[in-house]
Amino acid sequence: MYTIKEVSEKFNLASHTLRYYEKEGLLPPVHRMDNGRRVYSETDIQRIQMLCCMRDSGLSIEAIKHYNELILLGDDTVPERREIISRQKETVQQHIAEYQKYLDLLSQKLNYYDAFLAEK
Amino acid sequence: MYTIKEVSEKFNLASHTLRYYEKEGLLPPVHRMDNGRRVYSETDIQRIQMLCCMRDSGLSIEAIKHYNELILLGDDTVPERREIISRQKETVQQHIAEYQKYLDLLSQKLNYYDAFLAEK
DNA sequence: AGTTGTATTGAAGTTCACTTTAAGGGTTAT
DNA sequence: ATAACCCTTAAAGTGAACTTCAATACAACT
Repeated sequence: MYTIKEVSEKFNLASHTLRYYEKEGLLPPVHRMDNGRRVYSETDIQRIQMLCCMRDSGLSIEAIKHYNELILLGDDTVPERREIISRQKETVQQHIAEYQKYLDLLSQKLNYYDAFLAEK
Repeated sequence: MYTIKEVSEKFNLASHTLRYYEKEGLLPPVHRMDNGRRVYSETDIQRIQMLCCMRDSGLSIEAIKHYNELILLGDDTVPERREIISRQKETVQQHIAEYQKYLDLLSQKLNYYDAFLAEK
C-alpha cells in the first residue's frame, strides 16, 4: 500500500498527473483512506507501470483510456486487449529499430567530430 | 536538388513543417529558385535527417535550434557540438534500454492473455 | 498551539509542436 | 485559357498533455 507521494516518486510522475490520469479514466478509481486520501495497491502499481509503458511507446491518453475501459468491462474484452498489446509490441520493436538507426547516425557524427578535433 | 514537396515526402514532414523549421532556425536558410521557391541540396537533406534524429530522440525545438546556431558559428563550436551529439547518443541508448524493458513487459502480458484465451 | 507538509477538488492556464487560414502568385496539363 | 495544383508569407488557431491556482482540510512535529 502506497501514498500518492510514494507512487509519484516511484514512477517520477507528479501527484497532479496521477490524479489527472485517474480523473481521465486511464486508471480505475483508486481506493481511499477514511480521510479521503488515495491508497495505491500492488495492482494499481502494476497498472501504472503498464500505463507508463503505453504512454512512453506513443499511445495517446485517449487510447490508454480505451484500454482501461476494456479492463473494467471484464473478460469478454480480452481478445481486443490482446490485440492492443500485440500492436503496441510491434510499435515498440519499430521504435527500437529506428533508434538503432539513429544510434549509427550519431556515432558517425561523433567519429567525424573526433577526427576533426584530433587534426588540430 | 529537391523541391519542398519531394523533401516533405522523403521525410514524411508537411511542407508547412519544413518552412516552420527553417523560420524557427532549426535549419539554415534554404536556397531559392528565381521565383522564390526553395531548392534543397544534399547538405540540406543530411541536416534534415539529423534534425529528425534529434527531434525523435527527444530534443526540443529550442535545443535543435541551438545546435544549428553552433553550426552557423563555424569550427570553433565543434567541441560543444560534439558534446551535444555525445549526450544525445547516450539518451538514445537509454531509450533503447527502456524500450527493451517495455518489450519484456508487453511480451509477458501477451503470454498471459494467450494463456487465458487458450483455457477457454 | 502553531508551523510545516501533504492531501483534496474543479477550473483555468501553459507549453510544445505544429497546423490552418488568408491572400496571393507561379506551373502544368487538357 | 482555364482548371488544378504547386508555391509564398505572416499570423492566428489547435490539440495533447499536463500544470498551476485557489480554497480547503488533515497530519506530524516541536
